[in-house]
Amino acid sequence: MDPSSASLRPREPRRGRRTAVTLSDVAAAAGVSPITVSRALNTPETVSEVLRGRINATVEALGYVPNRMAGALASAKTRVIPVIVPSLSNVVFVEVIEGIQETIEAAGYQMLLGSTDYDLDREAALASTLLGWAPPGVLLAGLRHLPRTATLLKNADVPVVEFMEYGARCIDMNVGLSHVRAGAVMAAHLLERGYRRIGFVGTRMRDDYRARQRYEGMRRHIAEVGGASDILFEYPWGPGQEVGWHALADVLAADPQVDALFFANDEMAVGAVLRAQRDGIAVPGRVAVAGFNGLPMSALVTPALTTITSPRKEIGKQAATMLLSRINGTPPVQRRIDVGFVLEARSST
Amino acid sequence: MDPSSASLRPREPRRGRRTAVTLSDVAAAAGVSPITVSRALNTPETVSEVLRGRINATVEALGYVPNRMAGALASAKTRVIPVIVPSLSNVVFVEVIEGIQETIEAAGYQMLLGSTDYDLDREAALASTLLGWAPPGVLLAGLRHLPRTATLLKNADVPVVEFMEYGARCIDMNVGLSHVRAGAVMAAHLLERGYRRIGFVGTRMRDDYRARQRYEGMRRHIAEVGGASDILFEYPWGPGQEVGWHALADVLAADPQVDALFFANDEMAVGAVLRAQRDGIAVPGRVAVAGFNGLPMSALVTPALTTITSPRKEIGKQAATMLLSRINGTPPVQRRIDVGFVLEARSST
DNA sequence: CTGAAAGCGCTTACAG
DNA sequence: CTGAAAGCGCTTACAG
Repeated sequence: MDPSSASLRPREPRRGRRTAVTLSDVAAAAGVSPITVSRALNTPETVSEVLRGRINATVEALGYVPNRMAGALASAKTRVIPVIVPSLSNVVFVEVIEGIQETIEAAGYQMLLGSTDYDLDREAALASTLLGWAPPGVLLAGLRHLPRTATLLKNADVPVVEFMEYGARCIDMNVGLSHVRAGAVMAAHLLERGYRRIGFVGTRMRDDYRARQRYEGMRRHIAEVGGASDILFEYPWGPGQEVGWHALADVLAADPQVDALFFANDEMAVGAVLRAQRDGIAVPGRVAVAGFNGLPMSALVTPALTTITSPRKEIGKQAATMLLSRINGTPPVQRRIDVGFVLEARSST
Repeated sequence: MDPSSASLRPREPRRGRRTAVTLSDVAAAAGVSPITVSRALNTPETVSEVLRGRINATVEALGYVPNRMAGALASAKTRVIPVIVPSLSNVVFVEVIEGIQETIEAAGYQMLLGSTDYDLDREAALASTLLGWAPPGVLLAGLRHLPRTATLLKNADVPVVEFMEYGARCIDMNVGLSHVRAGAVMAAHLLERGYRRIGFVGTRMRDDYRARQRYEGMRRHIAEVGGASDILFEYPWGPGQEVGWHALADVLAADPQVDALFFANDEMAVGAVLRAQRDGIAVPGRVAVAGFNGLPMSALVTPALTTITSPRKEIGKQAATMLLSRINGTPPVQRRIDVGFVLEARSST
């Protein structure tokens, strides 16, 4: 017996491997080389019309679906962009995401969505995993991250846009609005209308630092102007409307001096208005109510809700546009964009 | 001159390639073979404690991030599961997605989210692209797809769960509820309370066939029972509350006989209730209002809204669980699950 | 316009 | 417990 025969025995195909149609299968069936098939698919104009037709027909006939991983590995290019947000159950992030999705899909990219549930450790883990897909860029919410997340992203050497709030220090690029200023503007509005004991109602204030920034902005403004006081109410997390619904009654019982409430978002503020309606509490007579975000619903309750509108979809579009221009080698016009906000003074204050 | 010298010249590195830290770099730095590094990372128990420690330290020191594409290509395994939904701006899908995310992340998988905007052509394109990432399974909303989408998914030879509605024919596995029955149940409720001219208000009824199924269920039930009539109102798409807000007044003007309205979802129904409040239209005295989904908000308006609660997060969890069990080789207990629904009869009807 | 060779960064058997 | 060889399915230069 030839002792080398064992090593000449053909190997078993790797276990569990799916026998999908491959580029070479198409090439063989069409009577061309694999590379020509690759070109017919990726840069059709570089292949003669005859071959192109034959190849496309074969692709159809065999139901060939290119393996993106092989392609991405060989070309060192992916068209999948990770987007990291704290939460999907908050409409605000969903609208930003829609802006991102529209923009990057139009440019032929896809979105890989990750949600951190407001946990910075999860954010770090997500960033690490997602970078393993060698993305052309990264979009993530917020300017506050763990040091190792920032290091990871800087080392990755890809464009990064941090969106949602606008601030002085960012990893690479930034688009959003100043939540501190938003809080101050709302405080100014409430003071101007004569309210003197102003409460801020939020949930998860430890993690939701943007809400905390709005509170800070409000607090500082009130302190600077003088003649009025503020108070912070933190509520356990729950569906916005339910939180607002319960908070209204509890707050008025706990601190009867309160004459205005600035809620962390419109959902909560709407819940408060609905509760006031049911219990016959006069808004703004007994207590003024204000929200944040400018959701359509805020205009429909009675009384219509005073709120601050943030251009959420616009934030998403701008973030994606900045990222894409950097991916394509043309630096964006600005590295940091303040999209601003609008105070909608309505009848609830 | 040696004419062969040209071909001996070392090649340039491929253009654009990022010089990231690679598995071999770690191996060289740690003084072991690449495969040992791979094992230390993926199956730590198969590597001696000494080497494991040295390798982990080197990984840290070099900031190594494994290239998932190379890994996936070599092992023919990905841990990214595509999830295809019609829309992200509908809370309902977001809650299903949250259920999916929680479940698959706990099992070490990630979600690749695609939104079709209720367009079946986009769905087909998405399915094709996402299958190119050789996923271990696919989750998609709905039972209605283009023939080529179904073919694609069947040929891919991976487990597939269609979620949202429950029905007789599915590609592979199915979890959801019967929207036809939900419509019939609501019709029965409205008839029982004495309403005789029942309107259904929806948007995008051509694409949102689940809403259409609810209308069909309602219509047929009314026809079967007799003594009452139905009418369908279709409204241009927009934010739910705004649509309901406008619809209420328009419908009552267009068809004054209408004494009950079943809206395609709670947002619209809430909008209608808010409009009724503002304009002093008695609900349910002048017109009864019902919604669908059982959002928290439905219980907070005055009058509280009659609606049908669907277990959305549960649908996501079940869908993910079924998929995972098939991925792991253990067929799920059931291939089709009807999660049911609950009628919440409240004071708006 | 078309193709043969090399390589992307990993993992899988197989062998010690 | 550790390693040398082969291969996953593509694309990139280079050469005709």
